[in-house]
Amino acid sequence: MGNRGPTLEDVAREAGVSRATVSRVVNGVRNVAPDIQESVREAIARIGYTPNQAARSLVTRRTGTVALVLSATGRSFTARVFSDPFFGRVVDGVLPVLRRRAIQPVLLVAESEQARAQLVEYLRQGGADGALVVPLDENDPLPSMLVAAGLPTVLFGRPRDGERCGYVDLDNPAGARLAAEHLWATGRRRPATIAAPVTAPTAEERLDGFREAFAAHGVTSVPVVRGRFTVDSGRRAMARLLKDHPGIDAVFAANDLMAQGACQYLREQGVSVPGEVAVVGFDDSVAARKARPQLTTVRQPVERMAAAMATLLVEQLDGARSGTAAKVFEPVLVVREST
Amino acid sequence: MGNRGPTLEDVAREAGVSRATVSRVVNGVRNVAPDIQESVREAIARIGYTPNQAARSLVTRRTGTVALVLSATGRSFTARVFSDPFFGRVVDGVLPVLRRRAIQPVLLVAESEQARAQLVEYLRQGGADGALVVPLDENDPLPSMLVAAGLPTVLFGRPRDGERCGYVDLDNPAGARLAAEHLWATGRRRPATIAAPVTAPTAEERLDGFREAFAAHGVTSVPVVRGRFTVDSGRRAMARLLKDHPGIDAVFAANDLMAQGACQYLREQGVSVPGEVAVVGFDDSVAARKARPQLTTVRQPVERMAAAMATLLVEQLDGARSGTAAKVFEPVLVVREST
DNA sequence: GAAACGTGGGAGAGCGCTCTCCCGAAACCT
DNA sequence: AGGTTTCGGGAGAGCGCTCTCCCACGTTTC
Repeated sequence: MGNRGPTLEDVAREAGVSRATVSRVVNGVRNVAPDIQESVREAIARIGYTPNQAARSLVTRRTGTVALVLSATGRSFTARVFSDPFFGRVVDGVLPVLRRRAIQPVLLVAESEQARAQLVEYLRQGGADGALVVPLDENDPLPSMLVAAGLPTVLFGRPRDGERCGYVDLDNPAGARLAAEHLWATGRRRPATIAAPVTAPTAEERLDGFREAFAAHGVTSVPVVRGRFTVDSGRRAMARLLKDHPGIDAVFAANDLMAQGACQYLREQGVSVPGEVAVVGFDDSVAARKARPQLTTVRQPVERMAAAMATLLVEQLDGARSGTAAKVFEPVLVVREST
Repeated sequence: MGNRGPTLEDVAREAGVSRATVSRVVNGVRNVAPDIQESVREAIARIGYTPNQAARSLVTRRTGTVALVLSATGRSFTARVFSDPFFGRVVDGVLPVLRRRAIQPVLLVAESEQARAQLVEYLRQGGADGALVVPLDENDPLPSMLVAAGLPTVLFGRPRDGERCGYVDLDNPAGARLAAEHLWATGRRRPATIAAPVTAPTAEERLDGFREAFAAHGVTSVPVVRGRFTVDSGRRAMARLLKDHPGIDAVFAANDLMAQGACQYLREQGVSVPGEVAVVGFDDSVAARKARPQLTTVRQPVERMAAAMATLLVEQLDGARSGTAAKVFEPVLVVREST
């Protein structure tokens, strides 16, 4: 840059007041006589003054900025981010909250190990007052790194054990119950489950909620096979289920991709979906709508969750809330073709 | 924040040297004796020092940051951005260039009038050293605002008259020639054109290039109807063409959306595409692939253009280039079903 | 052997702003 | 009237860093 613009000092001289008074007018703090305010504003307009954010940050320790971090790895990360409307929904939820507070939202992408390191360094050095993080992989190291750096952080999704930060999350057991009741209501009596690795607490909640709901109807034995969140692992899990429990008439998967895999395998084996076996996914991701048959699935109210995430962070920055406040949302069942 | 971390001063005391020396080690400027460097680094690690970006910026007038601005208006702006792979490609092109220079890329979205104002204010105050702007609408006021604010700016696409800033662009006449030669080679002899409003210089170049190419083959009269870049305007233009010039066997549209509209109208009228009339679009947008028939179109090398955009800006920031340097890229013809 | 040079380090002046402290004047109490 | 609050403004000390001077100490040069 190097464009040495006018400073507070210049405005003060121009308006015939002190630097402090100009600062007060600019920031609207304390009372300043109306006529002096007037002349200060005129002086500002006349010489085209813009406050210097760096100088301001130096003393206030605030940037007026919040980072919205999209973190994941993989070659096609950006392609994924910019083709999945999910992120658009998150951004849509976050923006209005921040704009209203005159906080500048900045999007940061952490697409590689190096990028993550640069990003953490940037934020540690005061690049933003806080971070809203949307981790795309389980086990994303970024949240821990940010928390360790002492940055106020709010996650989309539950933090891993030991990460002391705020978050918004879905009421997973409730979502699973929704799925279970729907299957029960449509006459399914012999359900099975494709769960996730035990290390994924979120998915584990889904599993538990589902089993409890069916248990309440007297169905106590629900077979479980574990997958790994991918389409392929869903296919393999479905194969196991079909072999070990040929009588099942419904499958609840812990995410859409595995549900999609299950559908694929079932149809390949000549099992009709939803005729003989109904399938329910979780997340209402793009995959759910793109799959054939389109998946019945459990949807998160993404915009509202994102807005809450922003609100949580803002309140934390205001000191009105602890750094570990959380908010849990109720899911909605989206019934499509697979049930 | 308020986390009053260790400062240069603390490191200096800890290492038994002066503040200046620590600064030199941190920034790697001038020679410092190896053993002193060592002890300074140890001190830094021991007390967990992180430089304060605000203080640094205050004196250097640099932030080490470049903004990538996505600007447009309309209710579904973010939905559009986060479902069109085009932006992913832009980001993919930009990131490596900036990372290599240890410049932090920040994405900013200007989704409304208010957002644009906030954004310009943020950048004026020194939020970033420069801006890479991807305007989605013709007549986006943002570039002018940034240029007026004195911010080094590079555009994706040609600036409007009077905006003195750098840009990357496509060689539009060459793209139009590509389309023309393809049509000529496939036996089309009576082409027509769906152009854009005369106020869009880019589109005008496409029109001229196309007409010149056919003129070189002796086809001097090419009907022109103007549309407004939308699918609907493409339909209307096609209707006019069909009515006034029933003999045409090819249509070249200044963008994919209008080409798509043309295809729709033709098929509705029972005119086979590409059998009776071939259609060529421009941009290779998502629309081109989603349309039925899939559009033959002219593609921009987006990643390379984005990378060049970043390079141009970086060089400008280094003072190695003027603020109005530009780079023009060669297009590629993508042949699909509509020709 | 003195003058010139190069090298590595310290001192200290800001960068532009905020914010606490202080002070004078006006308004309010008994 | 004397004392006590407001109220509106100025003075000035930093915030943490960079960077230009300047100086001390070798090392070279003739």
